[in-house]
Amino acid sequence: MLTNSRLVHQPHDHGRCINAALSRAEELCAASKARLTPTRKSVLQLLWQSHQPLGAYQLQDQLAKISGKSIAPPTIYRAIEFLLGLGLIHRIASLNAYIGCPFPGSDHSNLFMICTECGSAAEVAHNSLNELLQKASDKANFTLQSQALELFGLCPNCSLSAAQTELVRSENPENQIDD
Amino acid sequence: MLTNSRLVHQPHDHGRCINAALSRAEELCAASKARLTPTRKSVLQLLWQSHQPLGAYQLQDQLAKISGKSIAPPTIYRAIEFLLGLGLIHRIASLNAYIGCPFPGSDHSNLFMICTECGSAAEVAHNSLNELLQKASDKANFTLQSQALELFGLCPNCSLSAAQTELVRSENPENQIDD
DNA sequence: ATTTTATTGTTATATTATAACATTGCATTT
DNA sequence: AAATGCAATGTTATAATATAACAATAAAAT
Repeated sequence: MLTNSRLVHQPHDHGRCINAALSRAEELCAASKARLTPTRKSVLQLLWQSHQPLGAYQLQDQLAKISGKSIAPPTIYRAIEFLLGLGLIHRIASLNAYIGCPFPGSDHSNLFMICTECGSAAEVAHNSLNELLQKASDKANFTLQSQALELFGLCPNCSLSAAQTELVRSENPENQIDD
Repeated sequence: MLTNSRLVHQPHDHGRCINAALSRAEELCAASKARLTPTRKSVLQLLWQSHQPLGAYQLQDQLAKISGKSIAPPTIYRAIEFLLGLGLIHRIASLNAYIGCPFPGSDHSNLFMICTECGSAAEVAHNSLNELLQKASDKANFTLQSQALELFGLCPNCSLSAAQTELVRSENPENQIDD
């Protein structure tokens, strides 16, 4: 099982995440003779600014700030399309949002664990999950081509906060009206 | 494992699917003291017209035809919201579309197998899949709340067609230009 | 240098979804 | 049955997401 869960949920030098992602992108582009143009690079960088997925129009806003000029939606969507094509980013369908892929190139399913509290999204590549889905598909005579697997819930940090809040409440009955 | 795959992909008396779905809806509504109003019932019926998910605006068009008057989006979305709330239908995020749930009430994950060729969507409730996802969540300290699981590929029928087409092509080399 | 191709710019518009407020109709109590 | 309250729908407007179509430009290939 491959996951970036720890990096997503623990303090870390995020600059290294970004640099690593950009290096990999350069490599992948070189390998497939594709051009990582300034716009494309900026979009990729923006999607790596945090471990939270961003919508196309959030990207548009931020890109406009960076570049100082206004950018029309098609430009954003083209960059997104390019990066999706190379597997450098993923689309999270239920959020209409996009996020950098922590392990592009490696052949993996993309299961996301999305926090409904803080918005973070960790990616998990899970072999036995893949196998199970493949088996289920075979059994149903379904020729599996691709998949969108999105889990919603509380990330480790928000789970902890929630548990603590609950603890405090249960220990202070007078607080229970505060709900 | 619970699935409606056979019903989706084999000839059957679809009227019975619809009637069964409506009966279950009546029951569930009665149980939760909710009202299955004409609009809500029509939307549910439309989502059971076929085993292919429908978008909100497709529902709007069809509902307009049926009722003879034009219906505004909020009406559709309210009916959808109501039906989603009772678990009578599901939203398929990657298609922005909605489909009747073949086993509402039963506590199940909702894994969809969506055909990229004919648009059909079969639902599968898969216990070991659920367990696996729960385990993966636990391992990541992720408090699982809900999930959207969508597989894309070829349904049994379209798989068969594709295989036959491929067979014909390989047996008739002169046809290979036809691509 | 010229041609070709890929990329981006620009304008307009399609598609999906919701906010806000008015109106209607059902259901409960009196 | 009349009055009241609440749930459901109607109506208008608009937000949010995404793409089509064509023009202009920049990079690569010849």
